[in-house]
Amino acid sequence: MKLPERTHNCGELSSNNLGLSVHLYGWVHHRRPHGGLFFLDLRDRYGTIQIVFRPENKQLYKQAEALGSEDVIYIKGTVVQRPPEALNPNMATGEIEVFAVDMILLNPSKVPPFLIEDDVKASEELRLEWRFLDLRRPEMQKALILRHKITQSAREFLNKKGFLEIETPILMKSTPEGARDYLVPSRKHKGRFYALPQSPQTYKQLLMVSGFDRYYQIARCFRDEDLRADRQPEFTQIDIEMSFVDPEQVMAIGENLLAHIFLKTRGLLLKTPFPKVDYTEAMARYGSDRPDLRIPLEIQDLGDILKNCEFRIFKQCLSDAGIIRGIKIPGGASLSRGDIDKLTAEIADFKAKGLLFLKFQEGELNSSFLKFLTPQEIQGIINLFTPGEGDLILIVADQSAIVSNSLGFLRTHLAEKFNLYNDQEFYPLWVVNFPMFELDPESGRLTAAHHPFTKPFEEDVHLLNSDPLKVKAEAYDLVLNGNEIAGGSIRSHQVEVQQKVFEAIKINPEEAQNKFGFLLKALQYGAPPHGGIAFGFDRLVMLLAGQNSIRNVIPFPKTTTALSLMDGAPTAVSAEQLAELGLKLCTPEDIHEPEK
RNA sequence: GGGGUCGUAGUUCAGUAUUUGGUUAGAACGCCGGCCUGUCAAGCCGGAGGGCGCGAGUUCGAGUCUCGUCGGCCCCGCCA
Repeated sequence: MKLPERTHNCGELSSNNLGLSVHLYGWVHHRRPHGGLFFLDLRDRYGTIQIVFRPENKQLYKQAEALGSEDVIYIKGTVVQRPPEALNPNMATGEIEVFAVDMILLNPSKVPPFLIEDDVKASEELRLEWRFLDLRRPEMQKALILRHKITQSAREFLNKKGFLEIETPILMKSTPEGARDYLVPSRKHKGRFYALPQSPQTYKQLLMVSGFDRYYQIARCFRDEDLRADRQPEFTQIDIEMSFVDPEQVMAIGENLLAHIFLKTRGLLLKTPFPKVDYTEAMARYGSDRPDLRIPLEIQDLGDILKNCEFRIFKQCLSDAGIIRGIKIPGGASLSRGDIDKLTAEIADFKAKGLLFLKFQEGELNSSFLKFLTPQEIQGIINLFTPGEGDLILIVADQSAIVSNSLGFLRTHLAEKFNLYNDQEFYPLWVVNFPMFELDPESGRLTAAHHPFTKPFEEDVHLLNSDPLKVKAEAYDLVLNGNEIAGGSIRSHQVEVQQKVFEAIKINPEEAQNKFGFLLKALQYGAPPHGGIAFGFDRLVMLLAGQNSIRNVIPFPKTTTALSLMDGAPTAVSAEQLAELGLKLCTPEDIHEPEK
């Protein structure tokens, strides 16, 4: 069948096109039969338009009445003005309709498992199983269109700044530092494996050594770790690397890129330069290395006020090198004892032993432990927090990390619960001066806080052996509304420094040579000073789309158990496939097919 | 690896808690049939459709109790 050429889409016709004969294609959205008149909303990715069938053309009318939801049809018709009483101001094409003169049913649809509508009632599970239908929903189409626009505006910005878009391998060498690798068996070299990149980190550094100076890539990355609302096993980064730069220059590119994207895709103006906050300060004031600055609450330190306090909990905490901090929750005094017990249970997740609270009600401070404090100490607390009527002060006394995590959680959790901020705003900031290393509390091992290629501050290099936890790194994170949306660093371009870092995290020279020999070699052949940044693209799209999960801006995402409900991946493979790869499963009884 | 929560018609949910387990499991939307010439979540009338994720167990009797298991979502760990 030869299809008549589509003259218009379903979203572009208006009263400027009255009288026009049009050829339309689309999906049957809603149907409203009236016995004499039949209305049909035709939908495509551009919009919806009302088609009218009149009973005079009996055959066409009968054909139209037989249509079902989501059938794909062709309509030939004339654009006509709607009667004044039948205008629909809620519809972009609501002033007109198309009077049908011909129709072809191109492909009927089975009754869909759920209705294609924005206010979707189907569960996410069902939506994922029927993703190709879910993606027909205007909301999902908008999200993917926005995603496209963000990609294009990023390319536009970076191209203009002289960056080259260069692809790097998807099949690469496994370097099991950091996240767990996805492995790909090699057929030609049985018993050996490629890995999918956790990020193109080493490749982009090598491109700098090759002299490409300014590189970017919209890069797919793979990490075999547990999933969350903002974490998928495969995700996309806008990956950037530059030569001959310091952190300031990379951050300038990063924030100008973000501002460009915001302006081009949402028409929003972000004020640059973004504020910079020290890692230590962010942890102290907001209890997080990715603070949500929409929330106007800050954590206060009580160490000074309580340094001589006789109250056992405080005294013990300080003598164990712990810290005491608190946060004021305006209006929080309405929380019941039970509510606060629940909060205490929640921060037990962070190993907090307890949660102390004071309520300011009827002009005075009430708390179970005030009797253990001196009048000066109580006055100190009042001066520090200046509580108003109905406010609540929450205090955690514990080891530093526990206090920060707990109060950071309470800050965001309660700000949301009490509606203490405008969630429509965007507050970007840089978190800088990260520590180079952190201690893994389980193994007691030192690991790179960012990654081992990050350059330590030159003045700290001498501490790499003696006191590595004091070493700061030339790393920076870009944080937006409590989400880490980009992170980067200046890299070690001198092989000696790089080797010292490997030593500090207990990768001996031989091991370093095995794993990263190619990079160490490259550093010795005229590697320019370089650094870069990578944006978590899915999170960025999520924020700009006003979504709360990256699954809603990824066309075919996995569930939190890393299953693809639509196609059932991962699945078992045949014995032949395994044999060809030289693989043998050792526990076949443990292998399950997903239930259908 | 751990914690929480959910799983009942095609879909979304009610029913599960000491009114302490009890005869044919309900509603709405969708679907099917009929009526209806201006609706746009069209309307009106009628109908079909599930045995309660799966598997054991307790009991005269289980959607309701117990154990296990699978799956969705949120969180901790993990994510250099």
